[in-house]
Amino acid sequence: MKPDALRGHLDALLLATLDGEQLHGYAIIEALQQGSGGALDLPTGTVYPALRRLERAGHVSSDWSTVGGRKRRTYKLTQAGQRALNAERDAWREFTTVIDGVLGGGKWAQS
Amino acid sequence: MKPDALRGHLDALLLATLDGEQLHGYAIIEALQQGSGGALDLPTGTVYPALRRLERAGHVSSDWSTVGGRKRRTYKLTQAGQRALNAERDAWREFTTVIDGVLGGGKWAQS
DNA sequence: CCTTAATAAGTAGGCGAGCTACACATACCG
DNA sequence: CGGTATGTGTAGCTCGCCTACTTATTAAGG
Repeated sequence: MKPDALRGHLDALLLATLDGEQLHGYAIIEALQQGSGGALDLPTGTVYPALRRLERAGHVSSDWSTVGGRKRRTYKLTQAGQRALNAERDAWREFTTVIDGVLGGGKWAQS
Repeated sequence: MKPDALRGHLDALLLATLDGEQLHGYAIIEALQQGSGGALDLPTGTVYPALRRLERAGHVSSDWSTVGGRKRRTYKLTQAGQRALNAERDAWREFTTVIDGVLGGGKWAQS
């Protein structure tokens, strides 16, 4: 999958990954890898800044913990984040509907 | 719809619009507007450079004509463009499958 | 003991697709 | 003659994501 296709959908992916369970950054990357069947392999340089951006935006909150001597910053959705996720899901649905309409478009559509 | 969501899908839209009919740039923009119910309103600064890029890549070819005193550059798909369109449609399908999987993901999936 | 790999978090800098804001030209309508 | 619609095009910027790197701890292998 070409990497720039993600543009504008990264927030949705991160919020969705945190929906229902709190994870730290590294685990989020692994969850996305597994949840996508290996198609999504986001570099840390993409995920960590995105998480901090989401935190600044108030969509997630984080807490530090130490597990096995290693420090983890665990993220969870805020209420605003939950709302943002719903909005992202709606936007995604609208987006795919529009593109599907054009890509499937008119001509040979009835069948 | 946020504009950067288009990233990486513009070529697919343009190729799909030219699938089965040849159009000039301005008409492509209008066709996309109507075909998307107004959701897509691409500026000329996006479409014209993209068309030239597609032509350089050999995916479309163009011919000048004059209609009512105005010059038009009419584009049509090449065979390579048709193949590229098929590839784009496949890539789109894969892309949506992956994102849908994450966004719909696991937890509450088995309704 | 030392090296390597895995886990974990982070930043600096760059790239590049698409957008903004123009410029240019003709036709048509009032 | 001025404004709007049609039609094509470019220069330059923005900003989200990626590349490449740094730091640190633990566990395993030799």
